[in-house]
Amino acid sequence: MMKGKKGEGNWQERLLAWFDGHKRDLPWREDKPRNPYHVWISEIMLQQTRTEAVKPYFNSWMERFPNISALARAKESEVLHQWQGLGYYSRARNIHKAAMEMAETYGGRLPDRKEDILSLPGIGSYTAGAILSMAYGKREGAIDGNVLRVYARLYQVEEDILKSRGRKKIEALVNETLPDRAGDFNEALMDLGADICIPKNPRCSLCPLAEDCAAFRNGKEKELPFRTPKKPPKEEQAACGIWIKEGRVLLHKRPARGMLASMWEFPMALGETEEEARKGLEQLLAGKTEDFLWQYKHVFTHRIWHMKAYPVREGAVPEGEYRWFSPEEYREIPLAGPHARLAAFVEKIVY
DNA sequence: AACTCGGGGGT
DNA sequence: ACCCCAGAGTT
Repeated sequence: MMKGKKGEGNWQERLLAWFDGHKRDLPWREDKPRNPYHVWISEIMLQQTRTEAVKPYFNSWMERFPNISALARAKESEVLHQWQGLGYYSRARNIHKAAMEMAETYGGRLPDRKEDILSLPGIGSYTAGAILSMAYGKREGAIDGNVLRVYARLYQVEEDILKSRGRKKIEALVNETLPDRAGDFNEALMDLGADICIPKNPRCSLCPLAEDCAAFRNGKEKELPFRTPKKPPKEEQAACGIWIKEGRVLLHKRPARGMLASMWEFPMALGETEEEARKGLEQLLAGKTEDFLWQYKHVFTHRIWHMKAYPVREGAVPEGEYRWFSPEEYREIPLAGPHARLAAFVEKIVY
């Protein structure tokens, strides 16, 4: 094991000492001992999502669904509505499924056995480790993006940390170095990754582990961790129909699988070109459209929608999940990403 | 092993 | 304009 030149003990002890004085004050860290339900919900919300974005969602979530049984009793549409705007909506659907499973199988509680936790929908190796170590005090690692970055620098791991070779190397290092206070240790690595060992210009002058860091010693802290660049997003044209009848707009519920699953949208057709998309929309509604009134470029991580919204003149409601909504009604349902913006626009010009 | 799945803030 | 974040599930 690598030892630092100054300070007592190993780097794990130095990290924990730093954490005791610098830990972030976060809503889900308030209860002592930690509430497993709070740990679970916060960990799901934090998947691929920054803490600042999670805070308001976590607080309003706990007001709306204060415990597992309240969540298990809710309808999926209510859960999705509460999640609206956070992204990765399968997380919300999986939370709901898991809560119902806990109500049925585990007496309304979050289980504390690793196999049981891992079997729940939406909980993978990271989240299971986080729950076991933080909520139940077990000696388990929790390897997320922060931990990968910190270890890649500390031990100068040159492999792509998102591929299995690099991951396995770091998993082995975490298992070798994990101390008894695993819950605090895991959170300490995340706080270090969030405040000090940040992706771009790491603040090594403030880092309690600078003396222990191989990348810092070799001047490679800015080059690590290595990751292969992602491919550019696919661009699509999207034609949306604004069809209003007796003060209500026609909306469509997206399928239960795939992107923005089970959320509502304006009738929409995708295409390579603007004309193709618009033609698809007219075909879908068996009607005619007027010049577009609204446009918006919505950027997803792996997809870009160039959206235009056209007023619809007569037509036929397609088969499937279509319904008319007044503004009061569609404020209560989960709207699919950019369609919430379109809904706000429609409300402004029409009502 | 590669792909899918959102949205937002930092630089 | 990128980058990438307290990742998991599917193919």
